Amino acid sequence: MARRHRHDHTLDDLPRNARLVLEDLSRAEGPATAYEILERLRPQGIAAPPTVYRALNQLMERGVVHRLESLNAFVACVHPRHGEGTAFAICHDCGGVEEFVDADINAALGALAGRKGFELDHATIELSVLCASCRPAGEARS
Amino acid sequence: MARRHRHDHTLDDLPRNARLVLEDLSRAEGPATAYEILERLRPQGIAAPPTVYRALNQLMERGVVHRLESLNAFVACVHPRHGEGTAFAICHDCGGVEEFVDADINAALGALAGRKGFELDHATIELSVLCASCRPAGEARS
DNA sequence: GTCCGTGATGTTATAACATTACATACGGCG
DNA sequence: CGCCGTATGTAATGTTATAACATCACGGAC
Repeated sequence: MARRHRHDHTLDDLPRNARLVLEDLSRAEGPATAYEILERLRPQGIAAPPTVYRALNQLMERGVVHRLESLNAFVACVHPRHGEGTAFAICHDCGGVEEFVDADINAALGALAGRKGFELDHATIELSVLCASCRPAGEARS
Repeated sequence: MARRHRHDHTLDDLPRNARLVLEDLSRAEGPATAYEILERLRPQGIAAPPTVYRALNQLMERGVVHRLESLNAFVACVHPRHGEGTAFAICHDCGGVEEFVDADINAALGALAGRKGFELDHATIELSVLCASCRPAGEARS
């Protein structure tokens, strides 16, 4: 296990700034905006927005960070690496984010694209929810 | 047909600014940012961002305008009014947007929410695609 | 008519998010 | 060494969105 496999870019052959940002996001346990990351990493020498955005772009290319469009924020990806079809449930009460991959949703999207003649590049799926722990106890099931 | 039905708020009992913005978006035949709308409506007396954002919010509450999170832009809604589950395909070549409602996707989302114990508030579904007319002729079907 | 509540509007300023443009540093390799 | 590609630093700017406050127009209660 000591040697790296050839195209094994899953981990920390990352540039310094990308690594700092990923570590910060991982510690965060939730979404963070670029400017929040910037403030937290000032002690580490990160001083300006482009530094953070560049790091985030590198991380997103590797699929280890995702952008939440509806929040203008970013999260570390928990799953090892699944091609496409990542979706997010965002609790509008506690702000928590749960990442998931749902075969049914992906199948429906694929079928839809085929039907319409679209070549699907990327799907943004973000659910605004009230999560189980934020729901008033004993509330109806929908 | 002269008299309005009681809760028939589908149309132009809208405030002036909201009506102006909706007309502009409808003419536009595509997404527009708030600032684009602002520039186009300056001749009509719209002078500042909050005016546009307020109008957009009123229109979104009525469901006649949608926000595209991945574009930070807005589109007029073509369908009369369907509860939730609206999704968008956005061509990254021509910028065109197609709005649609897909029963399978909505079913999958509902099932997912139930399984996880989430109360689903709103789903953001935006597909980045290459639309049929922008695809190189004779390209493979996926 | 006067008062008051409410929703819409107007305006200034600012917050929050993101990128452009350009300069510098550093490692690999001819 | 000299070149190149990637990463980095930094200032300025561009873009998107809201806060905060003042005013206006209308409708009902009195």
